Amino acid sequence: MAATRTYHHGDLRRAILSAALEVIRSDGVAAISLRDLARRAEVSHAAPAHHFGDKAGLLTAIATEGFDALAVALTAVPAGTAHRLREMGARYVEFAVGHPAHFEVMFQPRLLHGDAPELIAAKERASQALRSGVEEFPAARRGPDVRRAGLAAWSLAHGFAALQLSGSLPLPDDDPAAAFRALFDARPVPEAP
Amino acid sequence: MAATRTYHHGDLRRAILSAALEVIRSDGVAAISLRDLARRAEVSHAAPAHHFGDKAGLLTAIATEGFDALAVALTAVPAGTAHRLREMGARYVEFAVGHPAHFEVMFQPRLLHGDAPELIAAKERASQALRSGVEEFPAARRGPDVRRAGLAAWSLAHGFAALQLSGSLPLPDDDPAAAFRALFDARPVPEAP
DNA sequence: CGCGGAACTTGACACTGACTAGATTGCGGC
DNA sequence: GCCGCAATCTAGTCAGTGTCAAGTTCCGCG
Repeated sequence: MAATRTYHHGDLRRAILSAALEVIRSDGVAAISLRDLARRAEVSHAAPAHHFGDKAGLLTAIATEGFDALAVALTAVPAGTAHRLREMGARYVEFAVGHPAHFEVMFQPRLLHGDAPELIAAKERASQALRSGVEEFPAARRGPDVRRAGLAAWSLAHGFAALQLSGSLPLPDDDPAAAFRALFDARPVPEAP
Repeated sequence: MAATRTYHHGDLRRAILSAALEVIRSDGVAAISLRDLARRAEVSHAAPAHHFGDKAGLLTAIATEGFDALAVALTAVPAGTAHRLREMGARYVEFAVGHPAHFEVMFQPRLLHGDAPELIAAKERASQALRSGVEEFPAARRGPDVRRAGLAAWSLAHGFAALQLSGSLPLPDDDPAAAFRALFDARPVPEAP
């Protein structure tokens, strides 16, 4: 279907998004060009702008998709799971490695329309899912220490994912989630006497 | 001095680098334009290319500077310091927050000339400095656990710095190094019964 | 049927990175 | 002193890009 060339594309928005994700995955967000994406979808050079407003709008849509998928992945860790924080970190890393293009765009806010309502909402959903990893603890045990531990887990997961994706680590891991769990369990090294 | 307009700029290379760092700090690396930098330095539009080859060359020079400065900062933590890994992480975070433009470029290798010898050398110096935080332990105590702890410390520092710089944290910290030390000391949260 | 608006095209403009050829300068060697 | 020469910078050009305005085609709904 849709093999016949019609004036209307059918699902140009999705086609542009998919092409964009592919380009970002292989060459980075800096290699994105609206005109190139238009060529890949075999439409005119200005067609993409019709769906996303401008380049930042396209990236905003990608980031929104990303935050939503991340929120889903994090929420999938049931409350009461043993090592819940660790497990959420593992999902975080898994998401980053599985959706590198989304991840790359999500944390470069200067490329986005920061005031877009869908983006803000999706970000809030992901943020809420993250917080739930900490806030399930009984109120009596919450406090600066617990919040710090949550931030530490987030930083650990985010840093590990970012280093992995930027190719800074010697050898890329084939099971990043498992590697993260090991990392999470590693206690600070005892000092030499 | 050098107020008189001469054909030769004097130190155009440094002037371009400084202007570039300023632009990146305020608007991100995507906002960099060689022609804009040339205008800021009041030279012709093709002058920057003479010093750096191309845009990637300019960013490579910045990344090289960054890795060198990071290596210096890390090496400044003397061997035998108590909580050495933690302290190196604190310096890492301090560097990132103090040199956000360098940091932003250093970990986007697709923007750089990855095969530039100066870059590789600087990266190696920084990497060596990082490793020294782990390798000072007696051989008997080294092993997968110690290496993992080193990677965990690096990930923690990198992640915290990246989240901080991307504005993902609720409120920016005025003493990120101290915040990192607290993070480092936070043990994984004990699971609810 | 026809008509209003959404989806797309066409054309234009200013801007960018990169390349080339040429002008100017300062510096080392004599 | 000055002369050649390489380094530095200028000027012009080209293809490619984002964005805007105006036109064209087509779908769905009354």
